[in-house]
Amino acid sequence: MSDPLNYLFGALADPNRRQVIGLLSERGSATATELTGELPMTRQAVSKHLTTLADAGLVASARQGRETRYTLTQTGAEWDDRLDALRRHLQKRTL
Amino acid sequence: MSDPLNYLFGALADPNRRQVIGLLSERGSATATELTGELPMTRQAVSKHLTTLADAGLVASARQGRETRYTLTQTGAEWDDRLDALRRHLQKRTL
DNA sequence: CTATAGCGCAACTTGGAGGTTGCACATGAT
DNA sequence: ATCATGTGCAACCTCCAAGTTGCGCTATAG
Repeated sequence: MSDPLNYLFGALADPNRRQVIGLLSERGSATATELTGELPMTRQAVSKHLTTLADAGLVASARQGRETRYTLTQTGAEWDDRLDALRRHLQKRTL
Repeated sequence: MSDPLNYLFGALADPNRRQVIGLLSERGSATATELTGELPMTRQAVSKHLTTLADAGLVASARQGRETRYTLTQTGAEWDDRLDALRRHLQKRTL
């Protein structure tokens, strides 16, 4: 059994994945193809990131019809806030 | 310029590095060779991890004499606490 | 002054993460 | 029934992080 913190921090370590969290926070929900428009990579790459985020418990998927919509979980939303706070916090320390 | 969050989460993503944080929290300070006794790897590997933690601002190094002692920074100590809190938090969600 | 303990640097190997392409499957529209 | 849209799966490539080994430098001990 692997430490859940591995999944969590591993997921948060990638800047593209953090951006996905931000986008999901803005939009409420999105599909992989929608997010592809905002990111410099293919749909499959986005899809992999979403899977990684889901494994970490930050994102939930729900297939309706022929599309799969992703939303932030409670934990994911909390981390979206914490990321902003952390950025500001680290800004101050670097000044 | 790379996002400081990359360094931070990248550093925290490795379980060995989190263990190093815990060990430094227990001991107050330690050298790379001392920590090697507690970890399943060579001194150079431990040294690399300490450098990574230092780059993330979690650890500080101070060479005195022929040994280099490492200590947690303020940020590092805060994260040591948060890691425990996060483990407990994720435990509950998994039950 | 010599020996030894501690450290840093550099080269090398390897496994996995991030990304791409290609194809097959399912669902909604015409 | 057909065509288009959205997705998932699998193979492949590339690059870097994690770890090792080997060597050389510095500093304390004898």
